[in-house]
Amino acid sequence: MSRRIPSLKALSCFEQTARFGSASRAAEELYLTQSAISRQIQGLEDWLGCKLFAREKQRLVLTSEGESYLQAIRPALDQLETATLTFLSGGAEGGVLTIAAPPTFGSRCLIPLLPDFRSTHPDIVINFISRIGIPDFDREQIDIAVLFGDGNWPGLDAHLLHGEEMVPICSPKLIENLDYSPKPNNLRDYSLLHIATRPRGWSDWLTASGLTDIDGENGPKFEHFTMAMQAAIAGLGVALLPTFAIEDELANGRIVAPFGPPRASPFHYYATTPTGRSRSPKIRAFMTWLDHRKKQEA
Amino acid sequence: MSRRIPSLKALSCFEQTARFGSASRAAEELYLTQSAISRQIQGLEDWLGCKLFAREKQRLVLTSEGESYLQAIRPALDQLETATLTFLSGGAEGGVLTIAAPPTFGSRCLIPLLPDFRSTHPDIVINFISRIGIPDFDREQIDIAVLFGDGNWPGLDAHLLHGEEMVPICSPKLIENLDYSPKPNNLRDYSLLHIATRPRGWSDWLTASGLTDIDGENGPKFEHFTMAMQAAIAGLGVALLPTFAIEDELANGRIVAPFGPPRASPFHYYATTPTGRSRSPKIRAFMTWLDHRKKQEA
DNA sequence: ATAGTTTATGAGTTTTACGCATAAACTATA
DNA sequence: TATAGTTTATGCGTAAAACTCATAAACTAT
Repeated sequence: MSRRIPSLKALSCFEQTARFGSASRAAEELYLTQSAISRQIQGLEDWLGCKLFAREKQRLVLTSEGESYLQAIRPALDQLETATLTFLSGGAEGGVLTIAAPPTFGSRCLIPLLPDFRSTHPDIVINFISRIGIPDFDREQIDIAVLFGDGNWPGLDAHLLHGEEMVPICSPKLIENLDYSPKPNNLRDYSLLHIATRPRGWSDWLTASGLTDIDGENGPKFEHFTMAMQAAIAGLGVALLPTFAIEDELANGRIVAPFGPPRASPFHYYATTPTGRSRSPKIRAFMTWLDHRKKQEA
Repeated sequence: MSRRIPSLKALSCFEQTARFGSASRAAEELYLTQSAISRQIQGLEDWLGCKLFAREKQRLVLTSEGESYLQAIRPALDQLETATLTFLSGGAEGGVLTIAAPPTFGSRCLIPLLPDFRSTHPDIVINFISRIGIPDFDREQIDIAVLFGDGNWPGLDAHLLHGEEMVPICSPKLIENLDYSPKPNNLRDYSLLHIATRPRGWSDWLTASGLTDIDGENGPKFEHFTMAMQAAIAGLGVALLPTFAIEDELANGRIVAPFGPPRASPFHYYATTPTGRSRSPKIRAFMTWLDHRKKQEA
């Protein structure tokens, strides 16, 4: 009885296309042509009998089905890769560094840095997985977890990775007929889109803007940044998102940020590891490399 | 950054070859030729840079490395298949039946029956995973678990699946120079090989044989039936194994059962499901099909 | 209006997967 | 011991999947 699984070629193309919303960008990432990616996506859609992407103005927008399939297969792909990399490194696990990070932050801010780390430390194999919040480092065999907060987690060593600026965004369609320039106070007229992992996102932002009479608690809720952004693009309302999550969409005009400039969050993203494991050579290598990068940026 | 994972074609060939210890049998299973299997195994070994199988007298014997890699990738393959099958059935999960069973029993007694169930219920997609003992039905999303016992588990509905007969087996080499026919009492002269999941296996059998002065508690311990059998083949001692686990090896003479005929166990294998879920159409379909088969066998 | 970018697709090429045939080795049987 | 059957590995060729080049149509930015 053979297993009913699409080819890994197709799944890789699917994953990268979903990441970039673009077959051309996925092609660059995978060292293939756009044509190959396009065909693999189509082949996968045929095999599954479902549209994984909506074709919107030269973009490939993940459908809800596509999103759900991606979320379902990604942990399995992570595990397959981990198993294989561990095996390749002689099972010593010494050469494999497993990093867990929130998906959107990971894909937009951290993964692009990994090739540099890899070139500095070619002997260390990176395995990257998506996780939100503090993982079970031991059970999941995670070396480093990216956490969002103030940098103080009992038992964890934290190294500053990245800041965060939040900005309200919406579809251009929502403001195109206004005869005034939108201000934070106008947010009372819109449905505010919430992120499940940031329950206080809107209320904190409104409080900091002195708008305590606008309801920052209720409204449609979405699980990830990208979901809230898609809802905003669809005109469902205004989402409060970190700038790193929306650069491309802002740049191409699918969303606008008319209610004011980004506001820095008091919290940051940190690379963390259990205190007892900071001496591990591979973990130390990563943290040292990271601190060195932060120093150079300053 | 593309993932470093071998092709699923290769992994499937690896998995089935490990299951049967034979490229020819794997080929039958996967509707391919032996040649294709052989090449895929070699390709995978080249890719990984390690021998997954020892070539022993027209057999492909899993190496310890091969075993460890297989154990590492199997859950990921299971999950990939589950994710895909769930997706194919419209995410309703209504069409996917997840069955958990002990590995040796599953592969030798249950999986061969699944094509018949599938032909009877083509709308129900089977997902099969290896588990020993009572699983967490809810957390692991398991519909049916195969358990070994007396059929009485609180909160579970049990349907009789299969009996079990145990028989002491060893390598032909261990008895080839004897000038008498071995009897149960001669077991005192051999090292008894134990199964971790059957701690009372030997002592119960010896007691039932009236051999209470033979030590049935101590000896080398192995985790699975197949491991104990391999140790027996290697001449390490005598293992007490269920007949269904050793049919092929008995038939081809790699092991012999000289100490007496198989003795039926007071326990059986049952397909179980939480009582509250027995009404589920797919679970009921499976149990009905199973009961119907048992009736026909009687 | 123009240049650049993106997706889908026809047609052709390359790579991977696979099958047929066979030699060597092993196993079972008479 | 001879013979028939089975198994693995492998040469060689074929089929299928993956991929590329080129291009049309659509979109975006200037």
